[in-house]
Amino acid sequence: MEFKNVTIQDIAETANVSKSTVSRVINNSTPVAEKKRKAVLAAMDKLNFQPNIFARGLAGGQSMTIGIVTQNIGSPFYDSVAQGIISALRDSVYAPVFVDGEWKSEVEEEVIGTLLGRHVDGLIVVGGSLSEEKLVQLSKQKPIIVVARQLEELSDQCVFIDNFEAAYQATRFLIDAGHENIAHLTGIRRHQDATRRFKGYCQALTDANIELNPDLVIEGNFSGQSGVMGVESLLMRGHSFTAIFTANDEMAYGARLALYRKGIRVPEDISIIGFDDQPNSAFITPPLTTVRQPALEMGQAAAKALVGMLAEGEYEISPLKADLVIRESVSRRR
Amino acid sequence: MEFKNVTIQDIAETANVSKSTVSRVINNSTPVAEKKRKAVLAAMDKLNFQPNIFARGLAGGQSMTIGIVTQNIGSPFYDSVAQGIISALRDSVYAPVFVDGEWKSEVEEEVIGTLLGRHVDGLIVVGGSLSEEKLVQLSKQKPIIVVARQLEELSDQCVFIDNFEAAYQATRFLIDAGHENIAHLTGIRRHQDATRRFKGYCQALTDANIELNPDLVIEGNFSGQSGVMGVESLLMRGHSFTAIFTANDEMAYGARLALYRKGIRVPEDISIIGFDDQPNSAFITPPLTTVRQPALEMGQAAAKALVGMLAEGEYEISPLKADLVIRESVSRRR
DNA sequence: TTATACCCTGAAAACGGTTTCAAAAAAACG
DNA sequence: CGTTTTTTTGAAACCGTTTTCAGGGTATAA
Repeated sequence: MEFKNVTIQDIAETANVSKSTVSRVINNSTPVAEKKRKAVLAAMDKLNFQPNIFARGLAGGQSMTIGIVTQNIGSPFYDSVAQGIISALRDSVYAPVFVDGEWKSEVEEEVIGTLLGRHVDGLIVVGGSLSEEKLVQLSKQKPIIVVARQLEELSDQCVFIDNFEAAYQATRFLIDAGHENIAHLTGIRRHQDATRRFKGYCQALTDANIELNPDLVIEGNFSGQSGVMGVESLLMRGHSFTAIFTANDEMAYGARLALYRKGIRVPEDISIIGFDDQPNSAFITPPLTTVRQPALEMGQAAAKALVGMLAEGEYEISPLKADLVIRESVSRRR
Repeated sequence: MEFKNVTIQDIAETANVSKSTVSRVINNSTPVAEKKRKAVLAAMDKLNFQPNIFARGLAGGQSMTIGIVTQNIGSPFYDSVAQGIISALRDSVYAPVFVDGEWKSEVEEEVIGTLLGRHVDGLIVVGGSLSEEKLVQLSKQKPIIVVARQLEELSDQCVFIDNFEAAYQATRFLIDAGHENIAHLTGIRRHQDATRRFKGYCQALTDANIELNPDLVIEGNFSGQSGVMGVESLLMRGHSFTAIFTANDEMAYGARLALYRKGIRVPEDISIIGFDDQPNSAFITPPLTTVRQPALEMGQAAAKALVGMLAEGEYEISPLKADLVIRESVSRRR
């Protein structure tokens, strides 16, 4: 599966040129006479040359490695992003090193440190809670792409969808279906996504001349458990409502379960709409109406952008958007 | 966040010794006089020395990197394993490089090649379909741990749970609850796990003097969709059954959905038991009774074993076992 | 006291590339 | 055809470690 090491020197000898020339054709750094170039290429092919990554790195070249900072791997959304990154990187020359920031800025800073210590050529930061300031500073040191976060100063290096807009659409969908008393189970407050989704919800209500009822808004933490607790306290408070918009799908599952326990039917009695469209959402009962975030595509877009940055200095991030996927958890009211 | 590079030479000068001595204290390779040792340590601390990983690698040392071959990232089970690996590696000196084998042996071979090209110090292969033979051969080249697969010749380097036994227990649970006509939705045939689970199911039936009815066994592919299709064909075939054992949780979700669509109640009319206990399973309706695979722990065990192998040449894999988690999707019969 | 080990230590040689520098070759010019 | 300019090329230095090798000390033995 692997051979003894063929070095640049071996190539040089086989092709009857100097090491320097070989290096030049490999990197296309300096023009080389066509004849020699061919000879080198042939030799490389014949001996099955693979450059030693350490030597390259040492000599001030690239590490051919990119660092990925994820949070809380194990959450479906972030997993899909990771998968997108890995797949897009497979046919590049870069390999991904993963570290976990655990949604804690200190941890995040530390793991970024180890990445930097490994001389990664670039960074992809997925979510996280590191301050914008630090991220900006970091971006001056290394090429960086930020996924699932929207930074003022670095907006052209961010891959994200418009959470405000998406939440607005979701809420709007409920309103259009005749719902007026719409509860919202939020995500963790300090997550940017959560607050944006909350704002979208508020705005949709306002635009429809529905007054926001604070009692119908419950703070959760993106977990299934917080979904069941959210519904339980909603029910306890006694305000009537006919629909729930949750900040992610897992909370929607929890909400659905809590309702099930009380014998409340979905969607006949209460409608639910989630956010993310994780794979399971099509298979729960009833299949969940939700907002699809193109997680895989976001990962791919990020990876491609970074590779572009690294290779050419040019890159482009194709705009991605969330869209509503309508299944069976929302009923028309009246 | 990062400084100019402090080299071993700087340390040497500060501590008034030679580079060689510094290297020796770093690696503990040769005894060094206590006084000098202290001086070096102090200097390293003062200058905040971080060894250059490329130089180390080049000089024939370690790359301090371990390669992880996963399959089909995005499946909850494999994601959790990956998470376990990452977390266990965080407080080691190694960083993980991930590649995806896509459950195709050619792809797997290729990506292992790139890992080898990067001189990883060790390998963790999670699942996959590479032949046992190749894996064994690989294990002679590099330290390797295999997760979620059971290899004859390498059994002491494998982290896995007893799928046969676990499936036996699950089926047994159904039998004990009074079920006799028990259907099984299998996973992909060529996956070792799938066939072991199938065999466990068969054995439990046999031991209970229940004849295996081939019409109640349907081949699926681990996806939710195959779960719904499985139940649909089961229903079409017309043989009555009162319980279903699916090869994983996602198929259980699918099965449950198909039943829901037909107006068949779970668990009153038909019971379901899954396999994996992915996080969502506690929140579907009804909460799913299933076999819990300690995925996270498996990842951690693998990482720790590999680190042990690398560091000391010694390692130990603590035995992990699956266990039944009883929730609400199985009813007592009669 | 001198010879014999043994333990520490520094100098120097790898490791396999990239890059600088100056020389050689080729091309352009007068 | 000689001179100048430009393009190609090889030699050598360098990147930051580890490791080999041999020399210097010190302690032990004779």
